[in-house]
Amino acid sequence: MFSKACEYGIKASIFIALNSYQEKRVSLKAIAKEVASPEAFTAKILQDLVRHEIINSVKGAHGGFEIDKNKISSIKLEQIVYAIDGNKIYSGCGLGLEICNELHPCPVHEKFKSIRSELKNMLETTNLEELALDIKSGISFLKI
Amino acid sequence: MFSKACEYGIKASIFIALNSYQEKRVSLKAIAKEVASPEAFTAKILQDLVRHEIINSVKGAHGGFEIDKNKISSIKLEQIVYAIDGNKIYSGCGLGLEICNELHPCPVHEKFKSIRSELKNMLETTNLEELALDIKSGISFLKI
DNA sequence: TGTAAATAGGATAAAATTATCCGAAATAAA
DNA sequence: TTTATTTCGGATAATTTTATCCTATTTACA
Ligand code: FES
Ligand code: FES
Repeated sequence: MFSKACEYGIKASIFIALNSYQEKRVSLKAIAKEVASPEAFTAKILQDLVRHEIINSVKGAHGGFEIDKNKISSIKLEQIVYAIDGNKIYSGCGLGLEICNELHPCPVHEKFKSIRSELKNMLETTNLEELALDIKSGISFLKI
Repeated sequence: MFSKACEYGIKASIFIALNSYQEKRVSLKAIAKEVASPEAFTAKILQDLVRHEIINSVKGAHGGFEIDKNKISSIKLEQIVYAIDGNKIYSGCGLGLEICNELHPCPVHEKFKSIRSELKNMLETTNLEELALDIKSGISFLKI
């Protein structure tokens, strides 16, 4: 469904958010360990998120990644997925036609459309805050 | 969402079904042309579907692919997807945890689960016959 | 019986995704 | 000012997915 890059990016963002609530900046190393992702690959993904202004990075000693505390509840999963995987998830045709189009639909267009739009809706209405809180309270987990 | 292999496999199956209603066997070449897929790659996918007994192949001159007319309406998309992509689509964790599990859920488990089960339900209730009929009546298209 | 038309299947190649490595740049603290 | 720490960014490698090529096998038909 999502690419590995996107999976890592989402989990990393949640972990950063969690720490940002406590004013703690987290290092790449800590993030990769916590979400069980390859360090160097994770670095690339975080750079992407920084460029898209979803997370913030600070270079040098005592540097690391953080998210503006006031922004956390307004950051939607959709923004993270879009920054990493683009919009192909909810704009592309399920059977690979060049464009998904009502006027020239593929055989599964109608059925696919509704699932895709639910996915889109889910991503657009889920924010980082709620996901971070579930981790904090031990309801959900980032690895294994 | 689906792999390219799966997309080609679904479209090829629809085209074969369509022709099987008219007792017409179709060649690899005709299939690849009709669904705009690479010929040799499509051959591998069709072999997979043959091994899974979803379609039937006949070697030699006047050979080709066909589907038992009486089976078409009972072949579900799910069988084709499973034959080609396995069951990772609806059993895997959306964020890549080793297993998707209520007892050890990832942060998006609850939200992801419902979308995934709708996808599963859609694949399990959609059969080749209805898809083939939509192509026949010009409601939907297999390429471009 | 021979030949042309097909699928089967193994080997290989190309492309995309995932992953690693290393030096440069920035920053805090000694 | 030097050093340790940390992100940045380019180059490269490994793996997976997608795609191609070539030969063997099967079959219809002249
Ligand atoms: S045309 Fe295929 S999903 Fe819309
Ligand atoms: S544990 Fe991640 S989707 Fe179920």
